[in-house]
Amino acid sequence: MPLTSPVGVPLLWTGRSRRSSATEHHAMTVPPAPVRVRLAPSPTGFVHIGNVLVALVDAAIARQAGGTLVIRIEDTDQKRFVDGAEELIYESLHWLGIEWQEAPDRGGPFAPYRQSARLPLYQEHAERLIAQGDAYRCWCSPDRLEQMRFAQQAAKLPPKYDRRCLGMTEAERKALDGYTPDSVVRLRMHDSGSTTFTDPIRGTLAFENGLLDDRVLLKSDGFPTYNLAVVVDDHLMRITHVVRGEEWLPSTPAHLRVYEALGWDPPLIAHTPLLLNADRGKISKRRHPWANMQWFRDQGFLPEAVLNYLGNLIAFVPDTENPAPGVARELFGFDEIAAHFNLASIGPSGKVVDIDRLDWLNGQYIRRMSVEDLAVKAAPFLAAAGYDVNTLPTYRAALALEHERIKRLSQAPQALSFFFDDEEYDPAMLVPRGATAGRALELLDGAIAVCQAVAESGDWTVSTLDDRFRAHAEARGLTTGKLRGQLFGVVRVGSTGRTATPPLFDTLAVLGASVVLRRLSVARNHLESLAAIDGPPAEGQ
RNA sequence: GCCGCCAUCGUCUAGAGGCCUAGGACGCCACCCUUUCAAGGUGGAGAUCGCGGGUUCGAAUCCCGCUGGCGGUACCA
Repeated sequence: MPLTSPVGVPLLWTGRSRRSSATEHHAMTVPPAPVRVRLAPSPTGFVHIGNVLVALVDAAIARQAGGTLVIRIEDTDQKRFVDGAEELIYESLHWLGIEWQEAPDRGGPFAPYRQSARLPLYQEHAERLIAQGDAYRCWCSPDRLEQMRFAQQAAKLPPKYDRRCLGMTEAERKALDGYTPDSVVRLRMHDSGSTTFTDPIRGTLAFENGLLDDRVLLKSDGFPTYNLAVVVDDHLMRITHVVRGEEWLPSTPAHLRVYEALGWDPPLIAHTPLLLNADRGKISKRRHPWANMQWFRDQGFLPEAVLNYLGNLIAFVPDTENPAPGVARELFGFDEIAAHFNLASIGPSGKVVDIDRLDWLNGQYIRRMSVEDLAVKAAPFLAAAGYDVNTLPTYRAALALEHERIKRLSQAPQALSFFFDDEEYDPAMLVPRGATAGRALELLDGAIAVCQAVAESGDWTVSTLDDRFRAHAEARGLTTGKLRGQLFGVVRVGSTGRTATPPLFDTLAVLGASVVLRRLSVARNHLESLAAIDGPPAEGQ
């Protein structure tokens, strides 16, 4: 029999938890409710990569339990609202391949799914809490609150509202200083005892009630704070599993207080680990562009790689090919994540984002792609860099040569640029290490002769170029790898402008005879100039 | 300051009292392949399991304390 919570919610943490305190059994009192999870993003401008991790956990829970994923837009802060942010959220999830069932853009049985469209609901519940004595109005000015906190910190006291307004009418409060006519509604926390709850990722957590702040539930503009809206909506939308970042942990006792005051059973609440910078701080948009999920797209990371990377943080997939203990499968997709995912198995510690590892994963996925697919995906990156792939008939052939040499799509322009244009380069690169310009010129002249012969033969192919060049090298006594390397090096730089390229004959074949001969001729001019400076070629090279 | 969370190679991770001389992956180094760069293959360095006490025949694993890191501390989410 699976473990269930008091409300009959399947817990998705079978057997033991890594936290011993989380192993307590709950009696099954009610039939299991259908699993419903929600994504609660704020439309504040960009999609944070940490929210993507939460989204993946949500999606995995929904998939594993055959449940429903709901998107609810948390737009209760008018000041931070950014137009178009909601569309960006949908678009980002779509890019990642995460699917949802209920949302503002498609409706559902618990609509509306935008909190700004649910204001009366929150006001209603706030009134009820006030009537019950579980909440109260507060007319303290921001100034007064700030001074209060300052004094509390100086006195080494816990920072919390001092309840000056508790039990007062507006008229009574108005007579005192620090008054403002714009009132808020505060939640009344318990004076003593403690609040404990079990987070499936972290085990049982405890907070002392006397230290908890009377948080604002309803702002003076009539909008709810997250602390009210999240509870009302999660309950009304029948959410069974709440997953959110660890930064919410200190808010959870307040939420539980609202559930209690309203007489509702709380859902299972899990706090995922934070994504960290290399310096182990919380990831910041300012210093680390990858805080914004859009960065990954702009850099040419594939959605499969991003999903796989995050999946590595929340699921361990055993390697079926090598079933030895501790050996993991590193490459997997959403299906494997959903199959092996377990809330209790997510490590609770913060995760440093390792872009090197993502690069490796992305390279793996790029190499597994067809050239055709890669051609389509790389084209926008080339276009952004000013290269029109339609002007290069050999685009696909060139890309095939760079296929296993790029880790991000954004590297395609740099990798392919010399196929598009004759590029400037330092002529000194034409001279092999340990040789003179005169010697390089000699090697290049031989190479040009070979190329011309091949071009005239009408068979400008990899195998012919290979045969002729090897025969030529043999004839010139270039029998060692190093000596052949000098010859090939001159041709490589002369025809591409770089020292590192795909295999030389493949590259020459794709470039075509006329381009190669033109560039080698330019290279010849460079070497003549250099040789003139150096003086006559040295003997016996 | 107050509250809370966290702690196994640089990073991600396996580990659930003996299978651990701590396994895998990225990164790093070397070699092989090789005309360069990659890719691929093989091997290597890298963790006294944060520290200190306990419990136990036996502790990375259980308990206590400490330290460090991080998060929260808003009429933001």
